[in-house]
Amino acid sequence: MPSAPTIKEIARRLNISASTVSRALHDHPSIGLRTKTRVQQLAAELNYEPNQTAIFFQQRKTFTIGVILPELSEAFFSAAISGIEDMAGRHQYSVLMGQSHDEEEREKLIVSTMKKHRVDGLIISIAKNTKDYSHFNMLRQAGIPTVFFDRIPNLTDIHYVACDMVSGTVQAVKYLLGKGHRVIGMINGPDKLLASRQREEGYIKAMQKHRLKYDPTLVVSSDLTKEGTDKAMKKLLSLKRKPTAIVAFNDYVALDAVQFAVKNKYKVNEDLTFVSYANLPMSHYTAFPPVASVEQFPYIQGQRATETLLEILTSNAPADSPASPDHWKKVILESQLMIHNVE
Amino acid sequence: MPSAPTIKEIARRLNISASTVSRALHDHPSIGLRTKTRVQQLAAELNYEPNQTAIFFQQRKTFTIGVILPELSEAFFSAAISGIEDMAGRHQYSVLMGQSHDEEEREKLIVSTMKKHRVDGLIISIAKNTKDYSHFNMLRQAGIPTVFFDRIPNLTDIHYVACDMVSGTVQAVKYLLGKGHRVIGMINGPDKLLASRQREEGYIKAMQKHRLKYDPTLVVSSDLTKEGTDKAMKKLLSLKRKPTAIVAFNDYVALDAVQFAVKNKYKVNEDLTFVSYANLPMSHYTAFPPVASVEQFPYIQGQRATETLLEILTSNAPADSPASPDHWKKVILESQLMIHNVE
DNA sequence: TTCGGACAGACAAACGATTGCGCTTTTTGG
DNA sequence: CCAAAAAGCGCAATCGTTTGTCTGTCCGAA
Repeated sequence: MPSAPTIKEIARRLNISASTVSRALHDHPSIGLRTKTRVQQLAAELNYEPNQTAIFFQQRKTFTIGVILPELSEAFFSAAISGIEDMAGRHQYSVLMGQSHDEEEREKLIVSTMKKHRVDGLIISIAKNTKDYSHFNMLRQAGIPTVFFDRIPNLTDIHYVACDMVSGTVQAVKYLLGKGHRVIGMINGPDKLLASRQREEGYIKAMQKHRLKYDPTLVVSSDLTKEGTDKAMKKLLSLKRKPTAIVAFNDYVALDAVQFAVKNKYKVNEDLTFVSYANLPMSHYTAFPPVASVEQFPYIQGQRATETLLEILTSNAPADSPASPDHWKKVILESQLMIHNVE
Repeated sequence: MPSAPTIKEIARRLNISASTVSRALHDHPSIGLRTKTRVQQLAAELNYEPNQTAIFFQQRKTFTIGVILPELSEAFFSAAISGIEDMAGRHQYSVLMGQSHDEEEREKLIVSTMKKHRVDGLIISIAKNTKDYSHFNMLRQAGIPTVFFDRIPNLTDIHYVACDMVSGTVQAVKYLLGKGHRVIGMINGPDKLLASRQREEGYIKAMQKHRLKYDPTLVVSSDLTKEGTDKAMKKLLSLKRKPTAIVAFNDYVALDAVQFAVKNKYKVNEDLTFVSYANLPMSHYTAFPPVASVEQFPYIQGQRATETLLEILTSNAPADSPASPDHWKKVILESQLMIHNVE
């Protein structure tokens, strides 16, 4: 019933003007100490809280950042948003979030909702099959700064945070070479994915550094379904030079690949060793965990993306001033091989 | 530069009043067809979008629901928020989210932020150690409807959605009995947790239905750490009547328990069978997965919680009218045993 | 011809807070 | 003691939209 007390209410009770109350609450120098304390006391008594929606409206700022992710129930993204929220909260920003479920249409819808909500900025990891970038252009026109992360669109003039898979892959292959493996297979993802190209690049790099020649038949690709992975495994295991170790595109692929190997009577991690890329926090609890995996630090990526966005927001740049050469912030983290201490 | 076009701008260009434009855009009957189309056309041309912050302010409604969860990177909660966001989106509501990290202080802070943001309603799963409920009372005073889920405070006059563990536990124990087990152990959680009491209740119920006597020494409790679980296992395995099957409090506990069993040369799922409660989506990929687990449907819980909240919001009840007996909505889902087809 | 109503649209207040400017009162310095 | 500066506060506009009420016009019927 006693609907939230407003600044006017306080003004009325104290027989002063609303502007005075506002300034008093903000400790404005032009307000006398007497009235200042009177106001602040009454405000405390009434449990006054400024109506943020009014302020948002007036200030054209919502202290809210939007986050658009493909799928929250994927461990990678839930870790990422966890990092985003932590960092945002630390700077008194709130997080409005939406999941695209990897559908372009939903992604566009969410972008539009976020725009309507007047979020101050956006952090986006794009849907798998998003080909049309018109909604991102709308954002630019609307002057809403956007930072992409992990899954970034194929554009140059954008801010983004990503994790470079090359370094981690190099480490992974080196590790296997160090363990004596000479024939190392790789189950890669679809060629068009940047992530796939980086993995292959890392593979080749590591081989070259060890003065070993790169055998392309050892790198096969899976469409990431179980069937695709099975096919890939068949290919690898029917080679004359059969691999003694395999680098899998991710934990899901590794899981399927291991299963295939087991079915075909391979002794996993004895005659066939697996290394993977971390998606599942618990993958080292599995029956035959990869001996090592490349970590992509989703939580940290989320944090860095948020930091980047906040920098842009507080540098109150006039939205479109791509004049400066370092205008487009590109943060690249190095992936890192984590060796599991198998007991 | 051409900052977002407003209703005023349209009015100016068409030499009509802002109110007319507003009504025209809302297809109000008292506006002539001529002007209506003129307005709508110009609006489309200018790419006009209503300023939601202004509307939120004016309508005292934000079409935003707040979600407070302990930890987004826990699979259970990320599945839940996924359900929440899907259902909210379906009704044009946005989701503002925050994680308490199981800390009472952060929880209170987030509640206050959400209140400031004037969310229309809240969905909360409380932090583990929240003992003081004053922040929830503030919400009630502020007239913000709140639906609790899964982790609910010990209060009667609240809305909540939860999953009853009794039924699932009964099914689990029955299943084991059906498989011929007669001595069934249980590693339960801390006694004070409702979740623990429900599990014990289910255990007893199932025993009684099978006219078997309930042996309290077979139900031990763990503090959910690895050490606690090890201790619990020791207790169980040193009984004269040694259990041939164990119901573990959750997948994490099961993981630790299995590890303990393996170290002590038990043949898991042969001389010692495990059943658990689902937390980890991938737990059936583990080395010795539980033969069955009790599912708590986090995604559905999230959905139902959102539905419940939306009902309250649209029934535009005067916030505090606990007059009606069914005012406090209590939705209880049944947990369900999922039997893993071990190949 | 005149009156009652429909119909189309304009006016203005309101939502709650911020802020530039101007007005009074006090204080200060010469 | 007086002018000028400083201090303390009020006025009013503003942000963009909605909505109750009022005005004006035109038509048909009495």
